Amino acid sequence: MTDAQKWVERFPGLSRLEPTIKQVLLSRSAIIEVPKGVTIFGPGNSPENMLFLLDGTVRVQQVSDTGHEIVLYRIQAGESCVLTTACLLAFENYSAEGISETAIQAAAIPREVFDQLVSQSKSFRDFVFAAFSKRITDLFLMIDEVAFQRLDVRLADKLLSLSDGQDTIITTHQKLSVELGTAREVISRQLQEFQRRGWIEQARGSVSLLDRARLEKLADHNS
Amino acid sequence: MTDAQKWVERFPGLSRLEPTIKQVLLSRSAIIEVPKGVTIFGPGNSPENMLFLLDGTVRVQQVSDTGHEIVLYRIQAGESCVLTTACLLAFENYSAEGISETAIQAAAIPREVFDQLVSQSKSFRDFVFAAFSKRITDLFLMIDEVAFQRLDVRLADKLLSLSDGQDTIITTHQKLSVELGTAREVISRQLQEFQRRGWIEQARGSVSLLDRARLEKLADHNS
DNA sequence: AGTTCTTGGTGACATTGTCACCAACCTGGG
DNA sequence: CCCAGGTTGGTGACAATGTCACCAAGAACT
Repeated sequence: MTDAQKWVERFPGLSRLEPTIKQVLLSRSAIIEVPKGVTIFGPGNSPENMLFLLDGTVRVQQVSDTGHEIVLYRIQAGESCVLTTACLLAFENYSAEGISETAIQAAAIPREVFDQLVSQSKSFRDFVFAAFSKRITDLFLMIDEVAFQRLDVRLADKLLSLSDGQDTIITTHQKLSVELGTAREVISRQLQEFQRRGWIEQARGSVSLLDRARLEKLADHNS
Repeated sequence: MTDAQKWVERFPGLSRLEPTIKQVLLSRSAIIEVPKGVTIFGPGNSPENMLFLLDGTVRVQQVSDTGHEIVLYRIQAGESCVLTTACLLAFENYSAEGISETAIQAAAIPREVFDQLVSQSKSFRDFVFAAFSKRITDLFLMIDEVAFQRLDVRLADKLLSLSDGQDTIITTHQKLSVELGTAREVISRQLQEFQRRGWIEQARGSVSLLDRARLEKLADHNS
């Protein structure tokens, strides 16, 4: 068995499953690979399978009927798409879409296998309900931030989380505005202010963090 | 068997369950009544049971650490609290709370019975996952509205949905501001503008809708 | 009548969103 | 090489919304 085929062990919530359940997951799943930038699910494109993300990142975002876009959340390696997939199956006419932000590797399991596992395994049920619960509470937090948090605080926070250890973020003002659900001009002004304070440095298509401590202080202070 | 004890038939998603499953729901549930204005679940108060709301309304809202409040959604008769309850059990430190907006009547089932039903009945699974999915897609819509919709549109929409057929809404500017996650002053100004246009009439503690058609046009136009 | 709380009004100002427009840069084709 | 068109970012004016401080009228209670 290859490394990818032992994928169940890589999921914190799945590694404690009963051995027979793990065996079902492994034997009835297919490892798939998707290149960067592909719309994995979206309007008019609901997948047949539920995905468990082994490597890479999926960005879930939404386009408003006013033309505005906003990033809702990301699915990282070790997480599953069950909730988003389930939502798609339940409501075809929703407006969210999932895009591979990097090349990704995932384990795909058919819906009926998913249903069978939910029925047979208490551990698997707990895993699924925990995923749903985490998603809903995260959405509560996001509503709170969008409604009440100042934009400079949200931008500092987003820069830090996008940097992921690196000091330079490859992105554009436009993409940052979609992250926060605001307008490009607003991002440009805020970044100018951060640059004026010496916290960041800008180049075309990238932002470099010069003073993480100050950014963290701003991001944490009122959060 | 009293009327309240046949409650399963009143749930669109439950009435199609297998008879044996219905029997478990009926026999293992307790009918409870809660007066208006009680915090049913909230920080430091996660209930032991999952509730199926037979009569009344539960308002779910959130208090930000900045002191701001916003109404997230309502649970109406015929809906269940499973998702919110599940969230509470999973994450004790969340900030949302559920308050009885009217006197309510509900069927309470213990967690282990819920788990047993999810395991045994495909129909019940479908009901539960549909409830989760509906909630998540509704939250997506709410994020879109909070982030991108103009306040006059949101207020017109909220007035219409709160009116519920009546022409006079008993509420205060303060309560309306919590509904939309904004400030009281903003509500006061918008209501003044609506009044100036002759769409509504205000009194202390109430708002009367004079021109539903215009309000609907504003609410629908960009939604 | 007097006190206190609730409800709503107001003006000044800060923050954020929108619009129109421009300049610099990049890319691909002739 | 030069040019055309797309991308990226900057700017100013203005509109919409949020914040703050304060006030006034009504309601509730003694």
